[in-house]
Parts: sequence; structure tokens; C-alpha cells
Amino acid sequence: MASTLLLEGTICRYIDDRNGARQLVALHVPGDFVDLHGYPLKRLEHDVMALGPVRVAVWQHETLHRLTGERPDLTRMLWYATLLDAAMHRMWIFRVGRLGAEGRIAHFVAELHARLQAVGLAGDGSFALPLKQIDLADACGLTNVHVNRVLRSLREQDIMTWRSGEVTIHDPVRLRRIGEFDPAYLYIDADCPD
Amino acid sequence: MASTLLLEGTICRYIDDRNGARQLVALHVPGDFVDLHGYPLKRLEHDVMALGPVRVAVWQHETLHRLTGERPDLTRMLWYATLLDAAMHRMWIFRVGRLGAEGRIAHFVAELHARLQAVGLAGDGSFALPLKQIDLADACGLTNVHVNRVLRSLREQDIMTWRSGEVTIHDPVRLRRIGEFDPAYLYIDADCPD
DNA sequence: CGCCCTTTTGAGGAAGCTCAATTACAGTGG
DNA sequence: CCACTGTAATTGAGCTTCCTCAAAAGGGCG
Repeated sequence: MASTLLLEGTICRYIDDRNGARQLVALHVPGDFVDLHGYPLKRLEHDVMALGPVRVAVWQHETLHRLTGERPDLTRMLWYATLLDAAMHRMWIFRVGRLGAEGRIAHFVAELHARLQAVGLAGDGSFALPLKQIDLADACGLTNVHVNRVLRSLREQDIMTWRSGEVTIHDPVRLRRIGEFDPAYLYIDADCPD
Repeated sequence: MASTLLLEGTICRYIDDRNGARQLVALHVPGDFVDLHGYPLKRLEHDVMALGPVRVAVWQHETLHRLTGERPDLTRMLWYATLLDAAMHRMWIFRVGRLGAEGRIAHFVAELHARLQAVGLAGDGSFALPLKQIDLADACGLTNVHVNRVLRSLREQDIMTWRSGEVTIHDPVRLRRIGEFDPAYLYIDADCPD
């Protein structure tokens, strides 16, 4: 048993329903410990998939067990990492539960922009993102058809452009307003434990 | 700073949007460590509210810090508890993102039944639940009006009855099927770490 | 009894879905 | 260089689900 630290590329986690409809529950960027929670939980109740080529570091659970046995400070940092994940889950619930289609997409893009910027992978207003429109639909609880229409609308309003593989934000202020995005939940400038 | 262990009653966590729309992101039953994640995170990015009277135990973060410094096994158990929470968040995303109104309510009720049963607070098919219809709406990303109609439909189909404060499940099999509910993500019979 | 909160019901409208067809585009082989 | 293929994006039309607004009906409690 092992857990995966993502070094390059993109990985998502998702739950499928019995009719094949897919719901993404997490999207990981370089620096994320994709399934660290698999160490205490022992088994995962969802699936993991790479979106394109990735480079990862693999941590054996034995190693993690030894480390957490010896280093309480390090344990708290690992714990903290999984809690950031949970905070993103919560905002994901809010996004899907309380925003309309345009807001969901705007919020999702704004979050990814903030996270990629935090690890130096996003320029001022544009970044690479290897998601197809259907992946975006599966993330936001929409259909690919509707996602397509909303993306067109956002493009026509000069707010953002989504080309498969590349996102450009033309008007970050309106994007954040439409998505009601406040990055506080990402704890980007917060201190880690210890 | 302190974290709260719920002993009796019900507590929810929620995020409000700027228009006052509310989205529940967690619902806690006795035995849950409501905001244990507040210890490593240091601050919470959402709100917490009791639904009716509660009895709680308060754990000072200093105490938790001392315990986690000395007892790696205990730390892993606490960590594990927060990861169960995250697993429920993930299923919550699925519920709101991929199920229709009837499915969301059925899934939500089925989860609560399973969790309350696990702590001995639910009989065979009925249990107390101090939620108003509007709380259920806020949990499921619906309006109170639509929740009311769906509840009537579920009642008329003899699947379940929701009276404010009391839920009765008449047909657990159909309830689970409608909600596509599989309790695996609750890790009810799983081993804790160590 | 009167008040407040919650539930219930009705009617009309908007958002997003389904089904279906068309277009764009990259890769592949001739 | 071009036809051929498969995947992804785009567009259209009609429909379902759920929302909004509004009002009525219960129900507990001072």
C-alpha cells in the first residue's frame, strides 16, 4: 500500500453512479498529496485517474507509519494537508449546491487559478489545464452540452476563454464575482502546524 | 482555542453565499468530533450551528497538542476521524452534483439512518432528526418548496415519512435504490488505525 | 384568541437536460 | 498532399425539473 504525491501533471478523483454518470470530487495539481488519506483510511471509496501524463512520488504506507510514529510535527503537517483537501471538498459542495451553472464554472476556474498560482504554475491570467469540457461538466454537476453553452457565454462576455488544455482569464474581477469566489478556504498564506 | 465533541443533539456546518442562500456541508450526530479540523487548520472557513439543544465536550487545542505530541497512535485515530468527515463530504458532492431531488433526499436520509444506527440512536426504521424542511433543502441544494413536494411524493409512494423531528423509513430497499446509497464510504465496520 | 413559524399547495417561468445532428480538429495511412 | 477516422466541440429544438412568487393552512405558545 502506498500514497501518491503529484509532481507534474493533473490527477482527479471521482465517484461514478450506477448509470455511468461521473462526479469529480477533487482535482489535483503538482504538490498535492493525492491520496494521502488512503494511509489512515486503508481503503478508498472512490476512484483516481490521471488527466494526461503525470510524474509522481510514491510513499509507502510503512514509511509513513514509521515517520508518523517518530515525528509528531511531521504528522500534523500531513494531517493538515488532508484537511486542506477537506476544505476544498466543502467549497465544492457549496459550488455545486448553491451556484448556477455560470457561477460553478467561474468558481471552479478561479480556484484552480489560485492554486496553480500558489505553486508557480499560472501566469497572470492564463494557465494550462488538461480538462475536456466533459470533465468540467463532471466537476460541476452539469452536462457537457450545457457547459459548452456557458463557456461560450463567458467568452462572449470577455470574462474568460476555455480552450481544451488552456484557460485564459480576461476579467478576474468579474470572474470572482460571478463565482462568489473568496480564496480564504485555500489557506494559501496560512501557517502549517508547528 | 478548542474543538467540540458532540455528545447529544445535532450540529450542522454550513457556508452562506452573499445572497443569504445557505449550503450545509456537514451534519453531526452524537459521537462526532464536530470541528476537530479546527485544531490543525487554526481557523475555520465555514460556520457551525446547533440544531436544537446539545451537550458537548470541549477539547482545548493545547490538550490536543500535548496528546498528539506524545501519542502517535492517538494522533492517527484523530486524523482518521477527520478523514471520515472528508469521505462524507465527497459523497455529499456526489449527492448534490449527480442525483435528482428525490435521490438527494433519499441518499441523505439513508446516510443519517446508517450513522445513527451505528451509534445506537436509530431503531429499525425510524429516528429523531431535528431538521426543518428548509434545513433539508439547504443540505440538498434545493428549495424548501421543492423539498416539500418531494417529501409528499416519497410519503405517497410509501417509502418514507418525514415529520419535523421524526423520520420513518417504510421501505429501506427502495429508499437506498432511489438514493443509490452504498454505506461503504462510512467505514462503519472498518478498523481504526493502530 | 392572536401571533409566529412551518408546512402545504397553486401557477407560471427559467435553467438546464436530452436527443440529434453538424462542425472542427488532430492523427494516420495512402 | 489528401482522404479517412475518431474524438471533442458546437448548435438546435423540445422538454423536464426545479425555481419563484404568492397565498393558504396548520400548530405551538403566550
